[in-house]
Amino acid sequence: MLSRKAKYALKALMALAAAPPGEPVRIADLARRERIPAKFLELILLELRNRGVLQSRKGKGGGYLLAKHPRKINIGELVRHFDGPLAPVPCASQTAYARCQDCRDEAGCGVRWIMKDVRDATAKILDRTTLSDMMKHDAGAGALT
Amino acid sequence: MLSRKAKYALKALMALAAAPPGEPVRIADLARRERIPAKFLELILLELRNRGVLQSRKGKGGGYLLAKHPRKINIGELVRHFDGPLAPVPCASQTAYARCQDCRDEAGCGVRWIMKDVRDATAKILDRTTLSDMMKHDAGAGALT
DNA sequence: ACATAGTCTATCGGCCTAGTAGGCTTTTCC
DNA sequence: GGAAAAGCCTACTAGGCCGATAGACTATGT
Repeated sequence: MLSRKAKYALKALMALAAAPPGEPVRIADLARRERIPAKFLELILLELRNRGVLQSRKGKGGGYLLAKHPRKINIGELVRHFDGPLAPVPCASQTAYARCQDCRDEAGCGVRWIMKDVRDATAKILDRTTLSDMMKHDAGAGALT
Repeated sequence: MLSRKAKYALKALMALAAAPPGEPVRIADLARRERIPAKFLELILLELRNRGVLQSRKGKGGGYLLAKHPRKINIGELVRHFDGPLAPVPCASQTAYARCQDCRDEAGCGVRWIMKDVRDATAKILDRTTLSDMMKHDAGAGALT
């Protein structure tokens, strides 16, 4: 399940990418437009900024801007940041492998086998999709320009 | 993330499928072999029985048995039963669709678009895999016979 | 009758998610 | 220089769910 935080982040990023380039967008405006609790969104944008995805400007006329081109912003990376590894089971994760403590023979584990398939399929999709790709299928982001 | 409950269920089912046919396996034995808390496993097996996946026999010499052939036991169905819909977002679910309350234009939602892809890929894998398939990749289930 | 083994309901602690509060810092503009 | 605007940051909390446990009840075989 995608957390609300991750979902809000994706929506906010699309809105930011659709905004006139170079012009910061205020948290309050973004929150209203995307129907996200403002204070919660604040936290999310802060995380994105500390990750290097966003830039910010303080004071009057300030707000948030993308720090990279939408084509350079990867969805898989974002989802992992907010929701952790994609794999349904830690022993099937590529980026955050962890042994199952109750598992004897990991190499011969049927559950791991199928969950590795699921993780690979998910990763294939999310790691190959960028913010730019996602916007092409979003009416809100397109309509904003 | 796959819940422990679902994982335990899959492991228990593999063990049951690998046991001599017609001979019930006791909860306690299954729990010991698969390293699952016995009382917790009890709950899981009960659910599987009420779902029609398992059969049970009470009293001495009792225990659990598969109610169907492993080839007729579908992994997707099991995962959904324990962990709910496969889709990362309710509006992308096929079997348990639910509208997002904060979403205006669902058809033109970028998040939904990509998550539908993820859901389809996951469903394709899990719905086409049976207990029998999974066992082929499990050393424990094979070694038990 | 007694032991065995599944059935069922209730409960609990801990953690995580979603969200809130409030004070601090930086920047702009008059 | 000071007020207002806006982001920065830490702390906190309510609620829900997950993993697990307890214990009493029921059916079955010998």
